[in-house]
Amino acid sequence: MSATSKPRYQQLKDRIIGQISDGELRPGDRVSSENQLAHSSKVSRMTANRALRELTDEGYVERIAGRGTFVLDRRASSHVRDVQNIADEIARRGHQHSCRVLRATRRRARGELASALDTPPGASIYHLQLVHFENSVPIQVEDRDVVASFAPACLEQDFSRITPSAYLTSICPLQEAEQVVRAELPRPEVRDWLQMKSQEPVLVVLRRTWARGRPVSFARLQHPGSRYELSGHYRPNESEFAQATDVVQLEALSK
Amino acid sequence: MSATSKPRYQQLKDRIIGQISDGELRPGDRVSSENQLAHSSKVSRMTANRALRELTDEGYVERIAGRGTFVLDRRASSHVRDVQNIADEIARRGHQHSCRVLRATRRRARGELASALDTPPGASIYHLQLVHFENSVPIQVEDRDVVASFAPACLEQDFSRITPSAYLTSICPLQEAEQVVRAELPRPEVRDWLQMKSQEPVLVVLRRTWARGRPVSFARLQHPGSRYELSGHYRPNESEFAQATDVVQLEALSK
DNA sequence: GGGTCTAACCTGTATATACAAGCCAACGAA
DNA sequence: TTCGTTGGCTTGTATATACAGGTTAGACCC
Repeated sequence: MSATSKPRYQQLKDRIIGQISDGELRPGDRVSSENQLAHSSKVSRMTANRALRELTDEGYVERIAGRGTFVLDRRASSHVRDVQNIADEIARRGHQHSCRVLRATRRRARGELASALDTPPGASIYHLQLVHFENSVPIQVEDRDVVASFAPACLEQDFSRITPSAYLTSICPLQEAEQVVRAELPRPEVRDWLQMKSQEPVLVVLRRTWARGRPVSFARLQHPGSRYELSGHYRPNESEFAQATDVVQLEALSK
Repeated sequence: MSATSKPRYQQLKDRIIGQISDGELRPGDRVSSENQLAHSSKVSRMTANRALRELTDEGYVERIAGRGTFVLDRRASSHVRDVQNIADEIARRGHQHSCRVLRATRRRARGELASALDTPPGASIYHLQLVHFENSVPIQVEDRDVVASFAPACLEQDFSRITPSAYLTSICPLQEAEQVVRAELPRPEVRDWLQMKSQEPVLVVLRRTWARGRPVSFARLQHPGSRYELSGHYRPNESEFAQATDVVQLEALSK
């Protein structure tokens, strides 16, 4: 409730983050100076300074004394929901997300899948297969099984508009996640979907998510090793989960 | 005094972090109030406020309006240490750890390494290269740079008995870790050391660790993709980070 | 033209001041 | 005793002001 409204520096931060997400401010763009923000937002320069300084700490912008404040291409902060939803990650980098649905079918749980999702053999499972694009470059093949009883309307969703993980969290907040990261060589069709050179490895994330105390989804996420990495920052108290980042810039820099 | 001394809020942060590291301030203890710090450190309250606020963001302390500032319990440091030390991981699996030292030399920081370790160019850096074995099977190539001023006796250690990360934590508990996970193809010599088939990818972990508020070590850890994976488990409250596991058992199960 | 200098920006830090709101112990009235 | 008030501490935010030091464009001089 906004009985007491948010602090002004936070409002300013939110506005700038919104502009970055909307594409109004693109990576490399210059953000208004402290004095301009102070004037246009009717706050003091110190308040604008705090907003921009915190955005710097959170990895949204870079500040260069004497020149100005510039939108960064990647974001260092992280939360589980960021990891969950690749569309959010991409938006936060100021890039364009798109998606192609390869498959959306129903099948019956059996064997390892049934035990992984803790369902009786023969239970209904929705199987989704999608390719996610960042600025039209393929960045992830998502292979996901969803417990049908948890998300009955799953197959009716338009997953080119809302990602599976966003849809799942819209049903019920995820309570737990379990994941394994591996390096593998991709199967040929995956390599083609991701437009990878031969012999280039994929970074695979196997992730099982829980809601209402039961496993609801098992995902196998494959990323091209040369264009994607997982980063994380850990502090003893508040340890944070890995976050995905593309590494295109790093490759460009290393040349 | 250095040419341009550190900002006062940073000096204050450093002093408090030091007191926490030394045990002078223990978890749960109350830190002096902003007004007390301002008076005792001869700074304004706003400067003390900034120092304490940043320490909050960095997870060192917790602040409660009306009550005060309290040192947080960094109990999860054991988690970071677990991830740090491959010998512990292997022991936990009931396996035998051994290690071969390939290189232990001194070199000078420059370029990216100097900035990653936040040292002036030309500062002394120890460079270690080791292969770790689990039950005589090579499982990790460790390539580590250590800030010499943090661990002066580094090169005298017998790293076949104590791993570099165990040695570093024995000097001072690690407070922070930052890591990136990638899938790559190994260089030929790494492939040989790890006894990998050709075309098999490596799972690479780049990890920078912090102690006493400064980066002290940068490690590049390479693991055979077919024998190693990173697993993690996340719960909303008590989030825990990745743990390494070998995947021999998993492979056996999948047959 | 080519080099230099300066003025006008920018960020970064530091301070004094102000007010709001949370917390708690001490005090006093019922 | 018990309840409520109050005063003094705390953090949290917001502002105006000041100065230091980086950057750049354009004026200026040779």
